Amino acid sequence: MRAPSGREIPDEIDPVLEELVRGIIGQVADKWTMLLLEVLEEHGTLRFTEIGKLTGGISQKMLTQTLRQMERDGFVSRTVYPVIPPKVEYTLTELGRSLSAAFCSVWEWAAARHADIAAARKAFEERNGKV
Amino acid sequence: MRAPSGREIPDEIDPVLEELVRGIIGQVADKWTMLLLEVLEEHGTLRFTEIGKLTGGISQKMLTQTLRQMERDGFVSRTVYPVIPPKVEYTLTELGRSLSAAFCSVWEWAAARHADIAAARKAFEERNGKV
DNA sequence: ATTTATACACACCAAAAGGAGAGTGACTGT
DNA sequence: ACAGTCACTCTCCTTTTGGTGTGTATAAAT
Repeated sequence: MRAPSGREIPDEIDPVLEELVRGIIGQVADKWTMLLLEVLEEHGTLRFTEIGKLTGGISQKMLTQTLRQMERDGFVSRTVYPVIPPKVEYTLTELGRSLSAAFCSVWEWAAARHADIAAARKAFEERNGKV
Repeated sequence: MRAPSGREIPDEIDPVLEELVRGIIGQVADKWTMLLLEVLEEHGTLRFTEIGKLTGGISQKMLTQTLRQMERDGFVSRTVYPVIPPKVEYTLTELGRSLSAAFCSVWEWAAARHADIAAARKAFEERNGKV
């Protein structure tokens, strides 16, 4: 046990856990995963093509792939209705919703600070040569 | 038309802002950016090669590239000492630290829920074909 | 009989990401 | 004289990513 130093940031983290967490974040941080998370959070239950339309710009391939991955990781549940033409519904699980909530702070940060970033970029361009 | 679900999620967001925020998140969500953010947060001020060692597994190319991008966006400050051999120090700016803080909730989420993900994966593998 | 709709799978291909390794410039220690 | 240091840059080369386009099953609608 270490002396508690006010904030809890252990400097001796289990490397296995760390690796795992990193892997998870790596996927979760993915562009499409984030977007799907967002649309599913907003609209609740959706069908395959509905998600595609709402997301905008995603190819069928990426949609399938991302949904599969999210299903595998327990973020969405997939319900197949044995009808013709096929009907499949996707919803966020509790785990998925909790993830979405965790990401919320990042979204808020981005919304609050994007002006600072824009300013920094401009300053950077001026400092260093542009064009 | 959605039923208001308690939380405030505006469904009519400025699309320009949204695009911007998405771009930002896209970069920020990058693997290396997150790792560098972490090591810099933990160790304060560091030199180029120190960051490389602490990060582990990053190539010089990616290290340079990521640091440049972070500098451009105002997350890190880069101080060059005109000595030989060269000495360059990197530190998180306030903006960088605030980003790191925002990401903290995601890390915590991952740490808290990684077991659920592992379980979901196992269940998925059993449901669907494995190997 | 042909078209339409749905949720994919599969194959092909172009582009981008990213790793490995060598090179650089200038000084310092041996 | 010569190797070593540091923070890169540059060039190759492999891997990954992701878009497009096509195929499929089946029943209802035209």
